[in-house]
Amino acid sequence: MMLMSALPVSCAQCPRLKTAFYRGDHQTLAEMEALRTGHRHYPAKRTIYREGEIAPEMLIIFDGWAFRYKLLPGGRRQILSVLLPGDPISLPLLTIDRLPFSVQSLTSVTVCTFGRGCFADFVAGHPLVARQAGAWCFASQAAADERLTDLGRRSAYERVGRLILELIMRMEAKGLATGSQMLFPLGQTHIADALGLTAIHTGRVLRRFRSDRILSLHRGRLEILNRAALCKL
Amino acid sequence: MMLMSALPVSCAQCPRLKTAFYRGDHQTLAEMEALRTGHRHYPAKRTIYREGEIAPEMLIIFDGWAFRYKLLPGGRRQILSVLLPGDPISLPLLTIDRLPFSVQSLTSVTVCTFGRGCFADFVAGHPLVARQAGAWCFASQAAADERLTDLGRRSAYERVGRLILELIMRMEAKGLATGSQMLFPLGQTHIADALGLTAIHTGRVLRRFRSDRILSLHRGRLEILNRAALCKL
DNA sequence: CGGAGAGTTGACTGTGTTCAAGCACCGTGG
DNA sequence: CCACGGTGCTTGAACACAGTCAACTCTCCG
Repeated sequence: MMLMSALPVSCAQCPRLKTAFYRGDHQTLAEMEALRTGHRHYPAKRTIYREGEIAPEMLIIFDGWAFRYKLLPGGRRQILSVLLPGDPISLPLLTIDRLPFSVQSLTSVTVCTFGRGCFADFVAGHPLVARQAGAWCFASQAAADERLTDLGRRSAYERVGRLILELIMRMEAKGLATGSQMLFPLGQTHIADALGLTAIHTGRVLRRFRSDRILSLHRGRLEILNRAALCKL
Repeated sequence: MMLMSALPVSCAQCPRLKTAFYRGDHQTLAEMEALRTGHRHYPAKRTIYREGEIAPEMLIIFDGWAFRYKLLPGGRRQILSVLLPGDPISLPLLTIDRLPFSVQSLTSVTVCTFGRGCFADFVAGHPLVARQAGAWCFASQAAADERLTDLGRRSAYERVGRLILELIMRMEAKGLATGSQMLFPLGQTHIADALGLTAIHTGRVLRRFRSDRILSLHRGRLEILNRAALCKL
């Protein structure tokens, strides 16, 4: 992972931004940079945003892994999505001022912060940016539909395989993973809470993946042994 | 339900549009009407759109109930969301030309059709429309997050209750339901496919709701017996 | 060395599934 | 008016996938 010392980087040259939220020209990115109010650093396992709080800033992940989640009575937790470098945390803040979910860091995380009001003006004033914000929104809705289909109609084995494959592919698309090994900071508890399973059962499923010689996940390291078999799920 | 003979209605006076997609001024609505290429009528239980086909038109539901769904190998089906009058079927068509899901009518349905390209231009040219399209997109993402939480971390009883309550409230917000009784065209099979259950088990859950004197669903008619208890789920 | 957190194991339980048969309702046609 | 067939809902018994609980291990880290 990139070290914090690498910041500040100008948005126009930001290697993250281009992989997710906006892939446009340098001039627009330079204008965007004028809206940036700073950046912040969180250690691993810290709450970045708590559901229902007023959020004065738009956040974009510069480095590290995080996740969106909801807490329910009885200690139940549902992880809604995993956030990777380049992902905006809170586009809905363009139209509302409180988010219906919480956000927590998985690794140590660096976020870039933007003023909420002027960010909204920026998006409204640049049709191309607005279009890409729309595209991002639709893509994440399509991802939510896939996850919904996983929870509703696929087995635990399929769910775990597909979640891991999705994350590998997203990391590769950003140029943050290449070989058959990568850092994978989701623990069994996180995978379970993302897929509607228990941590114990997730452990059994992972063991089966290992004995099937498809993948091995151990202490934050993921190794793909048979990618073709994984893609077939 | 409004009869087909009520069409054509000008968008500026459309009682549906204001309840969901766009709540703006008359002039903008009049411009929108110029983009409308017509309307179409489907009987109940017909496929309106099949996943992966090229979609040359944007559709907005004028009257009737429909749903978005995905089909999986082995005859499995996941219903992604229920579409009510006023809901746009396919906003993602603003940025892509094929949808990753299918759409089917539940009752007889009337849809208004708009040219895809000029609709995109219309949205891009009207910041307020773009903003409301964004708001709609974020709202449906929040709804998807809720449903995900249902499937992942709530019991069958809670899921069924919350789905029914959500639909009642959406209908009321549109002024299409008022009393303690309403038409409810989702069958047990549909509820099951929306919530990741089997139709048989859904039947047992509905029976329990009836014996708990909370609600009764029978032959397309829904009656709410104890709304407070339903809201508590 | 000791403690905390994450992961593992095994036995048991339970929610929800599966399969097959039967029933009720409803539109159709004689 | 009634027989017919289809669809959707109901019932019951057996089963399975995944959950629960409690004890144990491992590794990291102070």
